[in-house]
Amino acid sequence: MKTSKKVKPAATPKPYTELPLNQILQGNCIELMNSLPEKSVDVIFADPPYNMQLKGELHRPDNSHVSAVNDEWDKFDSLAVYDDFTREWLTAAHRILKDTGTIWVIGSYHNIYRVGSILQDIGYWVLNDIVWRKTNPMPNFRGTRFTNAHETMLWCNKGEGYNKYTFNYDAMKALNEDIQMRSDWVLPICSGKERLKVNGHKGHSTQKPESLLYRVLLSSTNKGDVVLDPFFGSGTTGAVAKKLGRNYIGLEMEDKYISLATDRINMVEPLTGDALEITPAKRAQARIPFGNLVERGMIKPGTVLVDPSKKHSAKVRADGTIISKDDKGSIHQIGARVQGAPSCNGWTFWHLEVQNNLIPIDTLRQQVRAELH
Amino acid sequence: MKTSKKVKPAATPKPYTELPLNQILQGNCIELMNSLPEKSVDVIFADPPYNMQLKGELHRPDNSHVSAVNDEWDKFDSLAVYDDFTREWLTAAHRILKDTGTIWVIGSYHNIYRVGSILQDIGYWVLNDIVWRKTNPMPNFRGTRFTNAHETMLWCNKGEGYNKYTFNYDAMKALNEDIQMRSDWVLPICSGKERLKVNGHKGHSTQKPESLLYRVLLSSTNKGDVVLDPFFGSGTTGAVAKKLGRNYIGLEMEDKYISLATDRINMVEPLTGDALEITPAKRAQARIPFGNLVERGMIKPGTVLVDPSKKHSAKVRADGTIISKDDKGSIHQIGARVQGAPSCNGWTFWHLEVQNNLIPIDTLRQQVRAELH
DNA sequence: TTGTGCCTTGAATCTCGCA
DNA sequence: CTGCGAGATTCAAGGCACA
Repeated sequence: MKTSKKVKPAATPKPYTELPLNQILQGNCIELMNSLPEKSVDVIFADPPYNMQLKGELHRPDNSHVSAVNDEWDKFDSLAVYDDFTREWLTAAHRILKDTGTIWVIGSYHNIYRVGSILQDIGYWVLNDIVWRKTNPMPNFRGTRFTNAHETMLWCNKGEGYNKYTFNYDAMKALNEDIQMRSDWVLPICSGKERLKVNGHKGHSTQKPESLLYRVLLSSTNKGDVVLDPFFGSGTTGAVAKKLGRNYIGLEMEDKYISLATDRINMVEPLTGDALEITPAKRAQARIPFGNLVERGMIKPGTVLVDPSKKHSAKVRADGTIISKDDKGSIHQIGARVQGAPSCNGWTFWHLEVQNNLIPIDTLRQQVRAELH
Repeated sequence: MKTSKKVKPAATPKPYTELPLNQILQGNCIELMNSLPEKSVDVIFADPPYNMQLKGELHRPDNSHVSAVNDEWDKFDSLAVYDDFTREWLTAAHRILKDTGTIWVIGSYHNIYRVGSILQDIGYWVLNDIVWRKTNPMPNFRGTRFTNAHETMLWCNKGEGYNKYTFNYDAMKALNEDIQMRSDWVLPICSGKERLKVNGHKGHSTQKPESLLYRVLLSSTNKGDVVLDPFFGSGTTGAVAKKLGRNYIGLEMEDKYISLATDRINMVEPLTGDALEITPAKRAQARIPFGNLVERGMIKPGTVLVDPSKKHSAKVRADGTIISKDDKGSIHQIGARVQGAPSCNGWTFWHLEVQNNLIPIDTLRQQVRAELH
């Protein structure tokens, strides 16, 4: 398989006089972009290597092995090498973008600050940074940091003043129950049947979910537009473009990914007419941790909580746990223990005493929920 | 009011031989940080200016004043000046941080990519990027972009390998109802009574909510730690530090903000006693060798230990090692080997069978710990 | 057919103290 | 500074077997 990486055109690719639509071009994305006509592409979506620098092996608490992204294409000798690579492909991208065009680049904290800085250096103008909040990220198995639960996309036009870009404001609003679409998008990672497999293993180590590309393309392209993806990989961009009646151009070096993406896109049935209508995301009841009320100052650490009969009391601590006679834990745990019960809903069990009235702490939770909509 | 901006010490501040705790120092934050002792500060929280047009408040690296507001910089000059300024203050910050220290920097897409890139260039190691997801952001009135509904914080230690930083994992988990705290934080913006007013107008244009600093300080500092804020502004960092029993040092140029913050912090009532306690890390608890239980007679040599599935068993020996099918070693080593796992926590893996109930040997350890207390 | 419980898996910069 | 060994550490979904 190693050899496939070396499959490249022997020479610089011949310049294209017209756009090779709905194809995957094999080769180095910088050379390929340089061979395309200038100002010819409506939108670029790019998922470049993140340059993650993983050290050893990682195991889950149950001792199962975490399969890492250790592909050769993600390895760079230094930040400087990564920066040079980034500057080169973003410069090539700028040339082929129409003046009305925009570019999306996705990354994580490992690379997105390099990318964002270089985008601005080149002259791109950031329209938004979009946070993809994953509903089901991988946890932090060692308890050393916050769970890395999001990735970031930068959405830019060609420069300050290039203001005729496409933004389908109303479609986005409709997609979001008639409220302006925000810069944070809550979407699951790509798993289940959508995740492409080869011989029972991941077909690509970093396949993106179609829902993400769906929103990207629906927001920033029109039907018939040309979308170019310089790091085509498993071809999510192409699959969603075809589904939405957009034209795609995929650039990819490796045989195995080209064949994976080709098969995948061939299976895609384009949506037509009404089928293009959108199912709004269901809004689940937000989970409000008790600690959130403490952070927000709605309940001060040191406050005493009581049960309705005032037989039991507990004191709130700074981290949102409570303490009753040296027994510490969550509102639910302590509520259960003081009663000798197997479980307890702390939200309805514990009360605040305000001017001789007992108010269940659940009232405060409802206030917070109300703020959220 | 314009004049207040020019209030600066005439000369470079005199070096401090010890930390000026719980004070606001007036002047240029770079000069002030350079006057503080090296490796003396536990955590830095910084909310630097976002504005790339600088408004004459910033200085070139040689400290020459960047002249008037009406200079027509093109954006490249502006970015370069901003970068130089950022590099300078982040370098000064690196010097005064303890080797166990960490830094937080908050920003928006206008500046955070410059900041992140320079942090990495200096050698800081990103631990997380945290997204503050605002529950009540300002809408995008013109409908030309997505609602800009978040800001980003970078949390870094001094470099790869500086791994003894403070992260109160268990307290964060408790604050989030026993689920790992994620990298996206949902918190409201600062408004209502919390928002400081001067003559009916905002006292500071970018006052951060106390809830944000609460989570920052609770996660990455311990009681009594020193927190420095080089862009003190309205003093949110100081207010929350005082409330949580941490020491603060505020750096600020402008008279009006110093007086605003001083009054504010004077009103803060520190939390005391139990209220300040947080869930401790398991690693911080006393180490009890398994052999200790044998010595104390809590487990007799010859006792048989089993795993929860009763697939594996082992016999306790007089020296606190155990033996399973002629394989001898610690509870952890044998636990790992019988499972063919890379590692094992013997305390939770091995159980005693008492009257048909399986009791993890960890409960015995807890008894010993309780006695020590 | 539907519900339950078990198993698998995901762009991850993932330990620490002591000899 | 390195090596060794104790011992701490996971959330949401989807698939599948089985009742």
